[in-house]
Amino acid sequence: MHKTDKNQVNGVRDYGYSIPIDDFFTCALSVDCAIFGFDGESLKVLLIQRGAEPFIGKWALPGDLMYPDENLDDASSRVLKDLTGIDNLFIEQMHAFGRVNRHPTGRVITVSYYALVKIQDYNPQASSWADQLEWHDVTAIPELAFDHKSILENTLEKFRERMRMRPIGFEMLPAKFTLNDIQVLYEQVLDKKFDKGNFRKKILSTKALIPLEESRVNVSHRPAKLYKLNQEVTQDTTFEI
Amino acid sequence: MHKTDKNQVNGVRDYGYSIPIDDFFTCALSVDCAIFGFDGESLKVLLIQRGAEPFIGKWALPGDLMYPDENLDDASSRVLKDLTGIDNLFIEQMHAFGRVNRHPTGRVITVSYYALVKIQDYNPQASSWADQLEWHDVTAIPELAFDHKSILENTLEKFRERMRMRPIGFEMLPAKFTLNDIQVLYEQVLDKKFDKGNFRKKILSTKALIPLEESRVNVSHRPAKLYKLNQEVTQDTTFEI
DNA sequence: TTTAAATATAGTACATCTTACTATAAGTTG
DNA sequence: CAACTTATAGTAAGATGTACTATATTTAAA
Repeated sequence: MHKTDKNQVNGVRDYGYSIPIDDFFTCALSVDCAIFGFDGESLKVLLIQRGAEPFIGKWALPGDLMYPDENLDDASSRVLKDLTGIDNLFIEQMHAFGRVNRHPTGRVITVSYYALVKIQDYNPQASSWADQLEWHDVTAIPELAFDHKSILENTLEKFRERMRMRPIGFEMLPAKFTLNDIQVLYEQVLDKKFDKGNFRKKILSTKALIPLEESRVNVSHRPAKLYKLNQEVTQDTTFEI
Repeated sequence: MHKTDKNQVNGVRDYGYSIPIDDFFTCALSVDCAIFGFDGESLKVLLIQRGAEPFIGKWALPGDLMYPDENLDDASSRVLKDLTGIDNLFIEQMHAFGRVNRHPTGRVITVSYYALVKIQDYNPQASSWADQLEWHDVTAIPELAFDHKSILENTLEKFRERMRMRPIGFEMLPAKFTLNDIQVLYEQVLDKKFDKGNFRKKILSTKALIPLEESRVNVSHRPAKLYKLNQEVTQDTTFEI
């Protein structure tokens, strides 16, 4: 801790710092994204394999330094666009991580985001990262570079809470889906079994879904009705599973 | 946006930026704290009046620049300690704000926190800010410096959500309180009336409270029983109002 | 063509929780 | 001690959640 006159410590007061003001403007900001997707089986997160030091060869959350003239939120959108080829992904900021030595090459504070993608829309060829990208099951995450393991754990925990409280899960499903698709998604994300009839009643009671006149095809049993998301549903619509 | 070779854009890949790496290490970080307290009447937030440019004379959230060798979370603890004289306040990080021009004197990314204090424990003399500090009713916030108005609104909204879902409200009450004290607190924070009997049943069913053998004194009617917080209750205990 | 198998969908009875309210208890003040 | 005020207990009706049964609709096999 700095030895400073108490009356001069606080920057918003008078900027009378006892160390030069320029010394404060020496940080870099980065964004790191936990990109979640659902393949019908389990919750996946998109990881990159680092091609340079530090932590060369290690898996990591995709991210980048924020440009000096770039808004923080724009940096996360840019990373996602570069990575997936998709604009306007669903994205939310999660947490800022700023331990002094979290980055070996300098003082880098990182802000984590999570994004939800429809895996089948995701186009790895669109990005120059294609050969270094891989979907990993969230229940089997390898060692990660930097403090990305704890960032991912933190993000995953908060994301699960969000899934219970907001109608966001549909962002990971195709435009048309069955009630069972949703149930499997929720069971996988929340690691919890639901009664089929009751889950169906609950999800329909939210009015978040609109039934279509179509059914699933090419299944060797009674096909399920397809639904789409009610476009009036926003992230702020009350919802609870 | 920067014109760079796409293959070289992404920092976590190879740090092959087309602009010098040093240009990235030019940001400062600040923390801004929304300090909430409850005086028995309404929810209050502690604001400072700025004594220097920019925004001299304007009200603002208390905050400070993070030191180059200081953990982000330690910066917020320091600000709170300097301001209130209290260590170990209840505190949670909320959101990072990083629009390019949010600070007139440089690139400053700020991370907001909210803290909860027991107003009667708060000792303004302990801080060198005493004469510039004031509790403001959250329903009557003046114009604020920088983007602090939107930071405060964002924080307040999330804080209300937290209040409903976690047993944190007690942090703003004295060690001994009545069921009615809690009810008034919740009614003020959530801007919502509760039925007395039902609220009492609900709050007692959470097992968060331990009844004491004491009652409130110096009231001109039947005195209410005092309760204290069950020390086994943590921020992660399930809870819902 | 019928039957079996698989899954979708509908319905139902019971338990639990919520809501709105009434009744009674325990203090103070005049 | 009577009137007043607030605390606390209780309760009945409604709403919601839970566990389960019954029926429908499709494909595939007999």
